[in-house]
Amino acid sequence: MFTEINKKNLSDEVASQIINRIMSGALIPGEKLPPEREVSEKMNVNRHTLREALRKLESLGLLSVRQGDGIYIKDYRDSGNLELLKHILYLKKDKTTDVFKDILELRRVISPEMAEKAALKRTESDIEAFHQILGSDKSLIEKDIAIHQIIAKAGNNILYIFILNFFNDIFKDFGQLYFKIEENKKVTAKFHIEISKAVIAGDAKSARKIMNDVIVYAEKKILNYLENNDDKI
Amino acid sequence: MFTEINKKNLSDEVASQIINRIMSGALIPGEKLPPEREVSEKMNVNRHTLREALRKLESLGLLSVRQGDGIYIKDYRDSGNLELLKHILYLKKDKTTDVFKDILELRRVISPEMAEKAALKRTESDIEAFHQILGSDKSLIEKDIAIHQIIAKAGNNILYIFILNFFNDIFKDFGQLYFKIEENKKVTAKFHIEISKAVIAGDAKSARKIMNDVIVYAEKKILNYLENNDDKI
DNA sequence: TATTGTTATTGGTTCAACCAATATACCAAA
DNA sequence: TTTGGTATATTGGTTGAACCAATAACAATA
Repeated sequence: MFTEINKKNLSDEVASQIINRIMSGALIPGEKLPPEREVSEKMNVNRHTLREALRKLESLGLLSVRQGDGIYIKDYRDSGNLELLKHILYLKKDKTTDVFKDILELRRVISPEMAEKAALKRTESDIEAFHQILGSDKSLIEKDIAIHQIIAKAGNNILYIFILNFFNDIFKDFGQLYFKIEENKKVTAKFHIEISKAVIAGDAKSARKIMNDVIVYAEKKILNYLENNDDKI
Repeated sequence: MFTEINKKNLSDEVASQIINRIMSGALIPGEKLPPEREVSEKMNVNRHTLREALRKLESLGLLSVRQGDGIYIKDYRDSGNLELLKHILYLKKDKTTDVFKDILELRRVISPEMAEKAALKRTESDIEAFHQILGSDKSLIEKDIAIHQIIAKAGNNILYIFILNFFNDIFKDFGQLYFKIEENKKVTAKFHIEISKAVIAGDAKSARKIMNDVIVYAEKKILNYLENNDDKI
């Protein structure tokens, strides 16, 4: 099928280039960058364009900018955030498998917790949301995202929602592959029914187990794919 | 004592103002903002200044900007990230307690996991790092941050490191208060010794329990402070 | 030596102009 | 009527130059 073309601003390209320099170690933490005027000239972009890139890098925790002083590289291990990880995934293809493993591991820790909390805290509107999505004619992948979102929301912890956004962002390209496999589709459809039932019933222990099982299942499939680097998930 | 002055760029102030409008519901997801030229004129700042603010808001997942089209408010529940939470904490004082509770809850889930993993994966250089920081003459609060960082690093999952950065960022102002109390200092000093020993020994079960205990202890103290809103932690 | 004032450097902001992508309205061909 | 093209207006993207404001570096002074 057709896949969206990824257009980029000049400032995003500038940002990517600098991220690469930092992640590859060409720019060392503590190091001072040349003045904006000089950097922009060397990169052959306008100073404003560079500045927009710098703002982005600042919010990724990669550098700090001080008026009258200069631009300093920060140690991303001290100040980096999850957003940065997305960029690492896109820019450093060789790290993809390692980072994916880390993300899957975190997901295995958090998702069951989310499900348990959802069963304990769900409200009438959450239950209504489950019924609505299960009865809808949306695609399996859309349903899957929706179900997880309802669970995160029902858990009533805003961090769960944001972390789920992160997972969704990371795995959105993967979903296509994963849901091509018939077995995975069956497992997922069954999961939707069971987790909904458990959360609606307020059965926290079951909700945790059901979530854990499906996460472990998917993790195994994804890891298998990553290690063999073929089209099977 | 004197407390650091929080200087802000104009563009950061512009960003804050827009974040407030979005979080307060004055700007609805899907809504289209007026053209940059118009917004900048109304806010009485230059278009470039506004644009730098927009870049920041974009990376927070609050809006999307499309050349030739316009600026659209996104639903932060679908696209917000943890960075956004920091801004919410600073800008929406009334939500502080709620968000703190959520953060503490997540920390209670993740930190013991980090400690367990650290005990399983620690290397010689991690052990060396423990000895070095324990033998140093740094302040208790500095040691505490360092110990947690060593544990996150030893766990060998880059997400642990970034999530710890997030926690540190959130609690950095709180540390001052927490470490004023004599009992908390004693508990923390004991924790440093015990967790180091467990991780170094590779005793994953103990490491998890030790971390869990201290996290639960601190959480109780902090919640107590938040609910009574006095200076005791 | 320590303090203070001066100057240079550097990021922050503004202004004005033009480029490029998108939407819109309209038209022509099938 | 529908489809595809074309012209135009709208809107974000980029550039250049100038000036403001904070900081650092240095010189002058006590």
